[in-house]
Amino acid sequence: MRVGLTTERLTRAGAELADEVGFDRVTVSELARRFGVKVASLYSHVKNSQDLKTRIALLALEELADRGDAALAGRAGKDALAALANVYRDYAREHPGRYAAAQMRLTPEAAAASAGGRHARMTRAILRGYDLTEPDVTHAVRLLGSVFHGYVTLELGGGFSHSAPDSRETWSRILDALDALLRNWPADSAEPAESAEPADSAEPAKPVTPGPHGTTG
Amino acid sequence: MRVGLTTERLTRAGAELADEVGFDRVTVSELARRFGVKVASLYSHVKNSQDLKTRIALLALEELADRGDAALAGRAGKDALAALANVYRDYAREHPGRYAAAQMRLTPEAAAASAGGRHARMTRAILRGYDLTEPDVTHAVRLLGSVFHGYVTLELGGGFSHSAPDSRETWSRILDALDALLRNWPADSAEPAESAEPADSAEPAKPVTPGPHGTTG
DNA sequence: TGTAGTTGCCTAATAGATTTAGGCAACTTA
DNA sequence: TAAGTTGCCTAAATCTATTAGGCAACTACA
Repeated sequence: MRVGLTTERLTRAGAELADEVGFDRVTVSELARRFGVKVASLYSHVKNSQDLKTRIALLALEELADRGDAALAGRAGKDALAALANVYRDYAREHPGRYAAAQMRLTPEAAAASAGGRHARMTRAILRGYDLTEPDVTHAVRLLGSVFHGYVTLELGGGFSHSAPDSRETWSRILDALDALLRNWPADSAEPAESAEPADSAEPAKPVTPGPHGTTG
Repeated sequence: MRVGLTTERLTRAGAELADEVGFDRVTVSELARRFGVKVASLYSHVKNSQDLKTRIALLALEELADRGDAALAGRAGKDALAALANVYRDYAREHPGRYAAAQMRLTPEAAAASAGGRHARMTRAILRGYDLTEPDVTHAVRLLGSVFHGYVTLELGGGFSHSAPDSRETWSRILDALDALLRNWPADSAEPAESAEPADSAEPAKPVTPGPHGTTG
């Protein structure tokens, strides 16, 4: 019997599976079970387990970027900041498995083909509403990425639950704080130093985590 | 031949293995291979694979808390902030596998027995150098945890490498920014709202991620 | 409509990881 | 030195990942 497997359908089902049982428990075997086919059948559609997971990650990054674009449309300043921040938070809460997938390390090629760049561009767009110039814009992009990713991860991990004040209250206050900080970004206080970090040599091409916050554009 | 396995030695070797190949690739089999014994022999010392990983996580959390305590001794204000922040960043760079382990979800019992509480207390100690009162202290604890965890994770994932400005320059500017923000923490702008988040019922006891930033104390 | 070619899911098989049960030899203690 | 305990072993079951090769069900075209 033919159930009509395609790479597309496997990826979507894999994403749903991730949301249900956790991204790390997404397995080719379980997916086959869900489709009522034998495990080997999936290998005509995905190269291997890694390939499947990569596809789920790319799907999640696209979905997230689409939501971000929609949320940013017509907004600026703190409004835009909060809108994008909430996209990440809401997506992670609705789709924890997909969100985890989006944090996966990808090969540089896969990362380049991903929506990672869109995410960096969205954050930069927000910062146009604030009075920053390079390199402070990049510093701020990295700060926002860190806060969004860090907060969402910790909240999802259950670290903020069952204790006052409410997690969503904190989230709102953090957005206030970030807005205030960006409107009043402190000037560089350091005296110029001669930089000398050893440039890492050309090694076997390490995997990277492109997004949503892993690239600064 | 007896090689002298103990739970202690397995945990330490597991931590080293994690730093070498990544926490997710820590396996009972590989550990047995390294000790030159058969796999089944390890099961007298650790309950199972999960147990081994939990022990590695607890070890990492303790080590991290010890470093934090040492770094905070005799420091206050921004000095203390930077010192603790650098503990996390440096530890993650020196021991990526252990740091990943420290983010593992634990059962509520394991989390309670972990050094998670020490981490929360350290961050609160830093905030005594700033003029905050509850609930703003807790909001700030969560913000700091998010930034530390988020930045370190993204940096470790390779997201900030190979692009100007230098990642460590950004780190320094972020610490400046956090210090400025804490010295000038914005007041609550929201009008009082009637809260109504559905209290989650008593379910099978979900795992949590206690630390280093998952608990606000 | 019959037939050729392609595609999709199958069986079969190998290899590694996890985990349990039960055995024997090497340590410890008296 | 005998008795008891402990530590590592063999053996076996189960699960996941992956490859090779087969046959039946689709598609397309005469």
